[in-house]
Amino acid sequence: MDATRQPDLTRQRILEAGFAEIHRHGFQAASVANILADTGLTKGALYHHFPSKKDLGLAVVDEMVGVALVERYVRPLRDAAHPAQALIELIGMKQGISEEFIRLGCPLNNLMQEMSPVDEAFRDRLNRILIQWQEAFEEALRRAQMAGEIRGEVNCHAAALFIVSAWEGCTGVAKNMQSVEAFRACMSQLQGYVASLLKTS
Amino acid sequence: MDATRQPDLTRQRILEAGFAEIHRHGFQAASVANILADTGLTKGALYHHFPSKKDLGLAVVDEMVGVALVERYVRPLRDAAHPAQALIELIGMKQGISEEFIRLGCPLNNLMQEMSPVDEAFRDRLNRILIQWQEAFEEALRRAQMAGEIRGEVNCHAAALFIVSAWEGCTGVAKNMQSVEAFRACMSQLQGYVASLLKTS
DNA sequence: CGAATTACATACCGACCGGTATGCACGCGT
DNA sequence: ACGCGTGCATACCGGTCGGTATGTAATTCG
Repeated sequence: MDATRQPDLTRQRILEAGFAEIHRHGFQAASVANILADTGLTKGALYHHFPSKKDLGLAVVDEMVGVALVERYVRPLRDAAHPAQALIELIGMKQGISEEFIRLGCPLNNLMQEMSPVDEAFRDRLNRILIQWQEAFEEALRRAQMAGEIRGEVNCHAAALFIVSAWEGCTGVAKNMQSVEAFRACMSQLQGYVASLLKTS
Repeated sequence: MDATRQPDLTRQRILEAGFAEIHRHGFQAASVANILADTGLTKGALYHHFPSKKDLGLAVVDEMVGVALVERYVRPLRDAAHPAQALIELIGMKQGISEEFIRLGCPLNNLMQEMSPVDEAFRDRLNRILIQWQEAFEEALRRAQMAGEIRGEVNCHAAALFIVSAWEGCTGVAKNMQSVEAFRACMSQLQGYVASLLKTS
């Protein structure tokens, strides 16, 4: 019952504490000592499961950030019967935009801004996640276009890229302003953009 | 002629080298030693002109980032005879988007994402610059609205906030993708958004 | 049941980091 | 011309960083 020796659970705890620390301070400023303090573990444990701080960071990107994005955005859109409506609702969703999340910003965006010019491995992994996100939007737009809901001349690829960019921009600006209200106003404008792609029936 | 003892020029050199170092590595990862190596100066010089690394960073924000933004965006829009057209042209400008700038990203955006949750003084200064930028857009939109070029029901404040956000989002995503082409495509979509605010005469 | 491997804990290391105390030469005011 | 403050250079400090070498239980496997 005392649950001694559960290596994969230990690894998961390190990943979660690592994600929180990186979310708070960024990767470079993230302290291995803080992560260990949060988990109650020691360096031996961490460097047994991960060869280096960088490898831990990359694992956090793949197994925490990437997985969360797929669950929250990619899958719901893929399973949506009415993709255009689902996309607009997703942009306007009010769940999961706590003050804390506004303060700390989008983990994906934070890491992209910090690590892209600094480390190619990070850039590559983050870019894969970003493209996954963009493709989820693009697919939704294309399906809506097929269904005749979106105007035929709309460039779904470019529009999806813009939605992702504007989304990250909104979270970034809201983070600086520390204002959930600004975030809502900004995302509302993004909703308007998507609506402008629809056919004016 | 050897120009010994020019304190304000020395200060300016420190500011410029500090800006470059911060632009490359972010503020927290910026190394004072690197700045000194770039300028050929020593710690005595830097800490004579600036009480701390943080004060240097804040000075860089105010005197480099802030000033550049006013010169490039605020002033041109204020002096424009046709603000709506000027805004659209500004978004589509092709000057000053070198590969290097795409790789390193927008200095304002970089610092906002990194420092906003970490340091209130940084957040405050950066926010002032951001609001200055937003207000320049808002003023241009409002003038265009007065002139009858933009539809009356457009919320110029929210639209300006969105343009700033989307702009930063585009630079951020382009930075991660390391693609000037993606940046152009993204900004082109932003142009489309602004155009959608115009009256369809 | 013994041996080998896994899963950690402990102690320690060199490399930077920002910051400071001190020294000194130039230039300006009087 | 002389003194004093400004404008730097040099040397040094404590602290934190990521990383490693070693030790030692617990688990697994033959």
